[in-house]
Amino acid sequence: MARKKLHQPHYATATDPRILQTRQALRQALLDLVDDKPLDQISIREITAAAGIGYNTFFRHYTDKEALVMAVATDELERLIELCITTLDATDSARASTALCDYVGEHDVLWSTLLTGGATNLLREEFIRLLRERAASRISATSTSPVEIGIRLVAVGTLEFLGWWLEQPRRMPAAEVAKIYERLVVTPVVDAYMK
Amino acid sequence: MARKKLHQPHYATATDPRILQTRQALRQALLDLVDDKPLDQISIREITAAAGIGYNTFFRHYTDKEALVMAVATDELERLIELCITTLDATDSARASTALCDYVGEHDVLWSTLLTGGATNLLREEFIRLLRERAASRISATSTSPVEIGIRLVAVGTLEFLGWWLEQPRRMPAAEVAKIYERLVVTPVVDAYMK
DNA sequence: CTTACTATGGAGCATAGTACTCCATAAATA
DNA sequence: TATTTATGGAGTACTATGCTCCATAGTAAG
Repeated sequence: MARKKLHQPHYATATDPRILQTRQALRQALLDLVDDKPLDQISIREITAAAGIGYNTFFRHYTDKEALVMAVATDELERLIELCITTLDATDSARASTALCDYVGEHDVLWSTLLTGGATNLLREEFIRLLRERAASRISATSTSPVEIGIRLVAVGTLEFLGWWLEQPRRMPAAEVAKIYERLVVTPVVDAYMK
Repeated sequence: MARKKLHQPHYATATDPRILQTRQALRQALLDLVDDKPLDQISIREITAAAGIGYNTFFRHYTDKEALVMAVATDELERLIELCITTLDATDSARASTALCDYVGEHDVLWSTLLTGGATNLLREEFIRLLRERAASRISATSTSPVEIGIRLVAVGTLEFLGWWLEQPRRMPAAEVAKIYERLVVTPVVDAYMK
């Protein structure tokens, strides 16, 4: 059984350059390591070693490995969510979804590791949370289907779709794959809630 | 880093009653324990203790905890897949999807633990694998969208949908929730591949 | 510049989980 | 009955986590 989490990270909000540098080093070290092996095979000691930072110091910033992953993922997800929202309520949905695929395709190394690095479930939860925050008010509550399930299906559908696309040996062009995304993931939910 | 897996489980196929009994005890113990806490907080020692079985014996049957979870999940998923397939190619899709929700609703304790017990990702992979095996041949390869993404979206959509439904405090009736399932998960893929 | 503050580094320790071995014993099959 | 074999139990090695103590070095305020 995993040991209990008893402590809280210090320095919740800080401007000390040492703090900022330490956190940046930890985040970068995680991104570097996750290129080589799945997340569950990366120990905190490894991360701190790669970052050139003391083992204890890790816990002064993050409660555990998951917290660090979430911090990294949240930053990256923010941009994805923006594009996702745009796609959901754009008049020109085709163009918006192409823009989304373009963005992910241009940051493919990062997103491949995020989507296939074993952090899938953390990413899923965070994606749902962020999408709920930003999209809930835009979705018609008068629909027969509850809002929550629409949000969730868009979130997991988007992640599954992007993960599938990025792991293709020969990737379809963004404009082409965006059509599939739109048809299978976006349109069903848009039709159900926004009409 | 988690230690390497160097060994293979013995007794791959066996009819010895001792083997069958040991495996059944391990599976039941896992199902019992997963009622109380998430999977990642359950150790192998705990499982073997609950099953009344020696710690070593575990490794004679399964390589690790994941292998046991997969063995249990596969058994349960078999039934779900059958209903899922039926829904996908039934003429009366509404009735078939209601039957699927009925089944899950009647085994809600089991499925709630499977869908929210932290085994989500393992379940997802196994669901996709089984659905691919059984559904691939039925899906039209002439479609513009690759078959694989359709299978994946149905799989993760179904799991997400069922997980959402089962964790509602006051659950909608199966017949009612099946309509939402059909509209948001099944129909989009069926329309894209089977028409 | 000096002083207080505080983030970091490093060593070390307790707990816990995994992977594995050896051997005696009990159960199954022939 | 004799042989095969699955199991139980004790024990070892290794690894990861959570945490403490204390000296040091970087930061910011006077």
